[in-house]
Amino acid sequence: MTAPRLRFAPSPTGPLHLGGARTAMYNWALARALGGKFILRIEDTDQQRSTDESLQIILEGLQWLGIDWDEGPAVGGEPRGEHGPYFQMQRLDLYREVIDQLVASGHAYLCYCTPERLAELREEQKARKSSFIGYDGHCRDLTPEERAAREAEGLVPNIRFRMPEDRVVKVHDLIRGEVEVNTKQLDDWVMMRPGGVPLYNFACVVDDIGMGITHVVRGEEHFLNGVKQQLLFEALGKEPPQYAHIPLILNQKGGKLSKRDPGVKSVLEYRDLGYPPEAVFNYIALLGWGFSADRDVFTRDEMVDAFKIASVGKAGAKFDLEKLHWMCGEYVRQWSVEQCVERARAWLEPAMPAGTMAQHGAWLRNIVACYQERVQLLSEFPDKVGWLFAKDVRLEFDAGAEKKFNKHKEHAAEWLRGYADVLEASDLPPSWPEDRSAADGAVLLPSQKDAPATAAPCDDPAAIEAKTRAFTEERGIKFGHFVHPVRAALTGTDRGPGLFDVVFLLGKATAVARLRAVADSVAAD
RNA sequence: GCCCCCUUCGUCUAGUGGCCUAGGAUUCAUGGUUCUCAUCCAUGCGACAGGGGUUCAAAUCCCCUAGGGGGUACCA
Repeated sequence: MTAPRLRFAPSPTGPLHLGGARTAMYNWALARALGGKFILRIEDTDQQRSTDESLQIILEGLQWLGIDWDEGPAVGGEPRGEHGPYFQMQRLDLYREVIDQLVASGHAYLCYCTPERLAELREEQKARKSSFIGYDGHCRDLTPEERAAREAEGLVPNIRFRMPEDRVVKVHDLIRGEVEVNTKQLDDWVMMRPGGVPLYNFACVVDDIGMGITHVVRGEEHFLNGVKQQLLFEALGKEPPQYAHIPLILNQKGGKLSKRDPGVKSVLEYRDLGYPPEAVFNYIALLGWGFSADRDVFTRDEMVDAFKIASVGKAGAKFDLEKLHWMCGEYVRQWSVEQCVERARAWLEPAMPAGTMAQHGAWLRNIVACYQERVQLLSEFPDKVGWLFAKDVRLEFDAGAEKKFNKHKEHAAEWLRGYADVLEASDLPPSWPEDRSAADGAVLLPSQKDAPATAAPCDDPAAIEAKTRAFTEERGIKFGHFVHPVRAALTGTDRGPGLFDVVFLLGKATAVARLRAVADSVAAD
């Protein structure tokens, strides 16, 4: 048995979208599952639309998702693999060779029809509601004299495949099963443009042969191309690869996924929006395939172990942004705090004064730890931690904070002032930007109730809580009421980490100042 | 127009004739934990597109209808 070889063959005419990424992934996963090779081939024969920029974006997108290739274009170093070149525009000689052979054998012929005639033909067919729309074989049986006459006119021919007429082709598709297609549906398709540049179906076959491709997984829009290609393999006396045509990803309305659909972006945009790549990978794997009856979250290795192309569904799947977001949260929570800090670094850095990350590593670790289970996208970090770095002493309240604060407004000034005094008398950590590494090094947040007492050089959250509760009891304040205006004053919002973690992270000077500032502003009303 | 494919909770899916009063995940709702939010836990709402067959028995097999998707390029 020949070694399994699969390929993803994008054309660099635009960014890598989710559908393409999923196709690449299924090829990749099947190659890995079969112990074969995964090849990346660039189909750049559409010179009008192919750009190097698109190529780079596709390469980057695949790498971001962790879809690596054994053979294909270079990333940094040398091109990989011995079946190259992996760019079709660098393989023109190979196509020429095969086309000459096919013309000689009669499987292909020269066609001198102009684009204008073809357009008219199509119009005419549509107008009379013809059941067949396509090339009419006008140049199929030109005599040498007729050909010479057209050459003399200066017409440059393209080359068409001579389709067998009225033949039922049996196709075995790994996903669809056995399908019969009558060649009446297909016309004599163009293999090569007048300039010698091949078209998709032709180049694809030549390369699949040249690269020893054994399985082809691609979108179902290629199903009929598979039939054309199968016939070409036959004409060439070669065994075609096994085909698997996967259904398309649909938008919320059930239509074809397009760039204009909300929430649908190119792979790199998801990266730039802060989606963890593992989550995107995991989520799109699920669009048309199930890992198991009771689990949706799995690693790449687990996918490779479980992946069977035959178990990919035949129906198109709708893209559901909400589930993707849930999946993102799953991954963020799965990380260790240290991993989370690493992932969040690029997002946090620009949101903080220069040097903060380097000089306050322990503090930052604690900040990230407090938000790890409250975040789905990495991009949420900067906003969430903004209150810690705010320059204003009197923070602006958001709607939730405003509402909860107003509930206790009559007592607020008194409570806040009293609490500020308590905190001032306590042994809290210093406030950023002072060095608070000793405190943060000793106390790991988020603090938990049953965590052992720390050997902190200052009050830890548990100690702060004890003092706070003592204060509210002494004053006869309901603890549940007290908490809200305090949180508002300290963070400007009504949500976030536990209040004593908040106080700990803020440190003495800032916490006290914020409490008094709000107390003053209420008193001034 | 013609050809091909598809159709289980809103969404992703499990299910290949009896294990299905259809399972899981997500979303939503409710409750619990709690200083808020989030997490976590529990509970609930929620589907076999419709109609005919075949069979002792059908989500599972067949047919029709409807709806959806794809193709029908000198794009890939």
